[in-house]
Order: sequence, then structure tokens, then C-alpha cells
Amino acid sequence: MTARPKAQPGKRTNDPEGLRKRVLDVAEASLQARGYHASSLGDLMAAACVTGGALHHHFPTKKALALAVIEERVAAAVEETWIAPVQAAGSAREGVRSVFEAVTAELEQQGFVRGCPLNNLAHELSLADPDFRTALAGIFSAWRQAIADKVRADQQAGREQDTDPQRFAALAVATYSGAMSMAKTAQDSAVLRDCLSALEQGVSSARAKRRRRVLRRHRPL
Amino acid sequence: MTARPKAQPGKRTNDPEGLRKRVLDVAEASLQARGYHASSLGDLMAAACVTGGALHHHFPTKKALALAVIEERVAAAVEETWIAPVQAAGSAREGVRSVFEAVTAELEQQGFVRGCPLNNLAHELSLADPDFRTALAGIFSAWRQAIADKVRADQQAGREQDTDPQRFAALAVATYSGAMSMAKTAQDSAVLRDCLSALEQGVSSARAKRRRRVLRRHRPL
DNA sequence: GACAAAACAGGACAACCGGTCTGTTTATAA
DNA sequence: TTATAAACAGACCGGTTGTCCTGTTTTGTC
Repeated sequence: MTARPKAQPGKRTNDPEGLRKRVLDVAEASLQARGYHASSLGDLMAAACVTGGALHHHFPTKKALALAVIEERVAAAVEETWIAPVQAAGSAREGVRSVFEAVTAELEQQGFVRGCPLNNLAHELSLADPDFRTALAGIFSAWRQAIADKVRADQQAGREQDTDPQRFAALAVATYSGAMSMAKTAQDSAVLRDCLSALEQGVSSARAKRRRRVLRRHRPL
Repeated sequence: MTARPKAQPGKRTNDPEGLRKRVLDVAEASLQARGYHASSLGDLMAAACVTGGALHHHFPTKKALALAVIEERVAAAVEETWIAPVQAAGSAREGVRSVFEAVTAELEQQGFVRGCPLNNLAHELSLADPDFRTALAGIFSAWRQAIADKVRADQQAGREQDTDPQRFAALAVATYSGAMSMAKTAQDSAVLRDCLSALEQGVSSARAKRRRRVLRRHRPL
């Protein structure tokens, strides 16, 4: 049984910020787990222990609530798990690798793949509403931009001369998004490791983590 | 105004297969455009000119209908646009490239990005229902398998010795899925080209789409 | 033609959803 | 204290959803 915040009917204390935070917490979790259309305001109200009047006071419509989650929570999540670590890393390549590994390790530990919040909502809402689409596209853009900027910083330090910043960033984000999509569907994070390995060995050369098997014995004539 | 099939109330002709096909057509389009939860059976019935009784006769529940779309239509779409072309290509790498280019060209021509049907549904339904998840995971698996098999065929022909089939396939599918996700959100297919370029030049070297450059001149100290 | 099963028509219904509305309580400032 | 607005409570409503149910028609078979 999950602990319910706010219960005593005795007294009441106005706490707009706290209530707003509680609603956003619950909404963020529900949007991540069930998506937009499958999340009902009734469930959210019950989970956050908030009445309809209070909810409507802070978020006039369901769309407004979801938009707030996207702009405040999803964007922050991308910032926290991707942008900041990449900026703090020794290089763009190293940053991407470390985020991949950190996320993979976290997924393996908790044994359940919830998927990328941004991608989850992007797929469901991009075509449904232009406001949603714009907000989500902005987060994707900032994500790629941060990685591309890091590549440019590397280049100014004399490294990564042959790497196109924009393309590298697009590939990193796309690979991560797609890998998380598969991991979520298969409920198995192994594909994330495969993708990271393939990314690192440059798609073409392998030599791989262990000895590759040669077996160039029988070639079809 | 879209043309409505079946209209004359004069006579009626039983056509189970045709009706079923019409429903699946409409359902496939709606699931692709609006997703599962935002697609109402009422709209589908109207669009396909099918009564509730007929719909219920062929598909007892909404879930059964969506499952049929996934197993018959989405799987077929992946087969048609990815698996078959890759198998028919001269090599795995060439196959991946040609599909990327074909899809990109098609998107640029129609000026609208609907996204990948498989990924769209995977994000919305993977966590919602285990039956959905299993069906979608199977398609992802077959997709990767086909690419990996092609790499193995290349290897038996003496090529791609340093490529890990499984990892290459995972990277190809993930990159495509993620790129489509961004393209859909931004309503711009440019990112697909970026990803393909980055994929082809092996992530590490840029110097444009031809000639790999070696230049192991300055190594970071 | 008789009969059974499949194919289809169409209404009914209960549950639910999101939004609105009115009223009450709390905080703020004069 | 008093007025003023923000913060919250809680019931209410119209519309929609997916599903079910009872009939009717068509089709195939003997």
C-alpha cells in the first residue's frame, strides 16, 4: 500500500507550491508509466490526494498539466541524465559512453525498463497536438545541441577533428532513443550494451571485447 | 471528403474477408496516426462504414483488433520496408543504407513524418499489456535477426570480418528508430540523413561520406 | 426447400472522463 | 478588524467510450 500524503480532515493549510509539486510528481510518474491518454485525472487526484478544485486551480486543463510536466520535469530529466554528465565529461565520446553505461547499469539493477520519458511522450503526443510537439522537439534539440557543443569543444582542444558535431550528436541521441525503445519493449536492457559496443567500435571495425572467432574456413563458391 | 465504401442500403452482401480487411485498413491508419487510446471504435466504425455488430463479430474487443493490426499489418510493414530489402541487398551495410535513403526520400517527398508504426505502438503499449508487449517485441526481434543474418551471410562471403552481427543489427535498428522518433517530433527528416551519414562514416572519422581518413597523427597526451 | 451456422444490424447501457460551477477556507494587506 | 484575492473543497454534468445483447439476413449444406 503506498503512503498517501495529506489525510487529516481536521485542519487545512494552504500550500500552493507543495501541492503543485505533489501533482507534478504524480503526473510525471503516471505519464511515464501509462502515457497521456491512459492517465486519468481522477487517478492523479486520488494518488496525489488532491481535490478537483485544487487541481483545476493550478492546472486548468489536462493538457496544461502535461505541458508543465514536459517543460519542467522531462526537460529536467534530460538535463540531469544527459546534458550535465556530457558537459562534465572529459570528452563528448566519453560522456556519451558514461551515460550509456550509467543508464544500463541502473536498468539492470532495478530489473525493469520504463523507457525514456521524452521518447514515450514524443511518440504519443507529437502528432496529436502542435504545442506538445513543439515542447518535445525543443528538448530533443537541446539534447543534441549539448552533445554537438561538446564535440566542438573537443575540436578546439585538438581532438575529434574528423567528427561532424551535428551528425555525431544525432547518432548518439538516436541510438540511445532507439535502444531504449527496444529495451522497454523487450524488457531487457541487453540491447543497450550491444548498441554502445557497436557505437564505440565505429560500426566497422570490431576486434571486439573478446577474441573474435575467425572461422573463415569454408567460403561459399 | 473521403469516399465511403459501402453505402447502398438496398441490398446486403456478406463479405467477411473484405469487411475484415476494411476494418484492418482503417484501424492500421488510425493506430498509426492517433495511437491506441486516442483511436475510438466509433470513429473506426464510421470510417470503415461498419456497424458495431459486424465489428464485434470479427474482433471481440478493441485489444483483439489492435493485436491483429500488430501481427498482420505492422509486422508486414517491417517485413516489406526493412527485412525484404536488406535480404535482397548486396550486403547488410548496403541494405541498411538503401532503406535509410528510401525512407528519407519518401518522407521528404510527402513532407510529413508519421513515424515508425512499430515504435509508435511499442511506446504506448509495451508497458500497458503483456500481450501487446510480446507481439511487438517479436517484431523487433525479427527485424534485428534479419539484419544480423545478412551480416553473417556477408561474413561467409569473406566480408565484414570485424563486424559483430548482433551489435550491428541492434545499432542499425536503434538508430533508425531513434532517428524516426526525432524526425516525427521535429517534423523534419533531416536528422535521418545526419544519422545515416554518421553511421556510414563509422562515427569516428568524418572527412565526408567517402574515403576513410586514417590520420592517427596527434594523439591526446 | 429445410435447417444450422455464420455474418451482420443496431440499439442499449454502465462506466468513465474532463471540465465547470458554486461555495468555503486561508492568507495577505490596509 | 476588515476587505480582497488566492487557495482549496466537492458536487455536478454532458459527452464519449467499449462492450454487450437481441434480432435479422445471408450463406452453405443436405
